[in-house]
Amino acid sequence: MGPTGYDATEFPPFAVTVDIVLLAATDTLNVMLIRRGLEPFAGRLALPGGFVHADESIEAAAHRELAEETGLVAAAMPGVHLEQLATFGAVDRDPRMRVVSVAYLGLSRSMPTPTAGTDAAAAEWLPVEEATMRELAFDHAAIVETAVERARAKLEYTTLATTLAGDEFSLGELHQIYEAVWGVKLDLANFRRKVLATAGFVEPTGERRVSRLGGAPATVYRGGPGAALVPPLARPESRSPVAALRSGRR
Amino acid sequence: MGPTGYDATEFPPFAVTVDIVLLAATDTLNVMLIRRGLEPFAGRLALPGGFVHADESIEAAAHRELAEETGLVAAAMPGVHLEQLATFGAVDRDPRMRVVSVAYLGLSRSMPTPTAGTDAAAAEWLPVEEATMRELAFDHAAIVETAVERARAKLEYTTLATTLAGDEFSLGELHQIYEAVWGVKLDLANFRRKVLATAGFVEPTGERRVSRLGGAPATVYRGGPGAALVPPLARPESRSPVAALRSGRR
DNA sequence: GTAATAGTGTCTGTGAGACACTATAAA
DNA sequence: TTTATAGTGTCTCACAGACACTATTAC
Repeated sequence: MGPTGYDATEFPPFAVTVDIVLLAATDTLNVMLIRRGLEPFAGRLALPGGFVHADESIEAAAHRELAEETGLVAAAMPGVHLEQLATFGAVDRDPRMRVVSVAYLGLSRSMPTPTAGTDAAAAEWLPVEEATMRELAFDHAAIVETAVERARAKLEYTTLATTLAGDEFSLGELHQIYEAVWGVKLDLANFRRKVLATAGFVEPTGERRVSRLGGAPATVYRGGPGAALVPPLARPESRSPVAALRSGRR
Repeated sequence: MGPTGYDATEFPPFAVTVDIVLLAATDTLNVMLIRRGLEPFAGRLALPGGFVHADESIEAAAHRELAEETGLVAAAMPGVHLEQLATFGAVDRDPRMRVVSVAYLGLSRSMPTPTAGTDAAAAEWLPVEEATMRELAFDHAAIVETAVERARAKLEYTTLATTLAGDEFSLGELHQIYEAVWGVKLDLANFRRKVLATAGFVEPTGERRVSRLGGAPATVYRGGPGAALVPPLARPESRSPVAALRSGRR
């Protein structure tokens, strides 16, 4: 706001919306999209979202939209995360009127079935590689790309993956989340060592659990008290190309 | 926006503003603040900012406000950087009306004198440590903290510092920017090695330059083609406390 | 001379990646 | 048995931090 105050009657009115990029880390990384019924961009895929109400914060609007479309309650459910991504405010991004959209990044371990009613029938899950190749409505393609990069980066330097993993998880499950979100294969042995060596990342519950398709019983962990990963868990692509060349494959 | 369109006449009107957190990396990290003349928060320090016009993008509004207050043109001048930070939209963040503010992070190598006119007379530069201890207007204290953390993080994994350093710079100057923004001392020898070993970070112009207070002539560099620092240049604080304990001081 | 900056050399410890290996369970 | 998962051991290379050292300039 201006430093000296202003005439409250003299400001251009804006519509403020939230758009939700809900990503699900199953085997691969998927994004929830909705097929538009009306112009503009009728028939195109778009992000779910809606207006911010006059009496709710932007944050609250994002949580409400997420719950309305999917039933997910980011604040209360394990395995769900919601955070602000960025704000998109080009003059002509919506041909009908001046709309400023605050995009949110949602992350979920599973792909919840879109809630019945509203536009849920037109909702679908798409792998992010496919989604970014489609022509999405408005500037939603750019928003999805921003969201995917943010999600991948956050797994490097925060404990976000333990939030996704839920209340209790094995290191194998945590490993699987990293592989899904990053879209790469990670050596499980090195992954384990790194995770266990990072203070505050995970802590054992003391229990063990058998898996569904054979294999030794896994130690069960829960998320640790830390929020930041120090040092970060780097993506393989993040390594210097020079260093990668020098060390080579063996 | 909503997936199925909406009645353009039925939406709650918002005022949309931009707030600029302009940080200057001189010897230390400073932030530009303006003393408010009017209620609310009269007499308090606040961030410079203003309304987004009906016919300009949010991005354009941020650039305009920055230029109006300081004369800095982020797009055209070396040594200046401007990027979106986050959007603040609590219901009661402005007691007068519903205002959504998109905060921008500005970074400058110097502390430009605030432009004459408007509220420039009330503008002042403060070290960020001092600023975060003062009680700022609105939610501006939180915005400043977010901005400082973003700036520090960005120096780790992007070549932003070369943008701040300007068209031509010595490694000593680049080193000084890192020390100012991070607020730590860095071993110059290790810093040089790391910078020169990172592909795309800096490239020599072929010239040398003498410094003002003695010392050998320095090789002149310009910013390289890279945008991301791979691997990142980590802050000393980012090191694992465990590792730091183990290695210790010698 | 001193002070200040530029730049090189070298040692050490940590940790990431590669990969071989054992153990335990289901089918 | 095979297959899948859990978990350990170990080697190597890269790199960050510590710090000693030389070189070149202004004063």
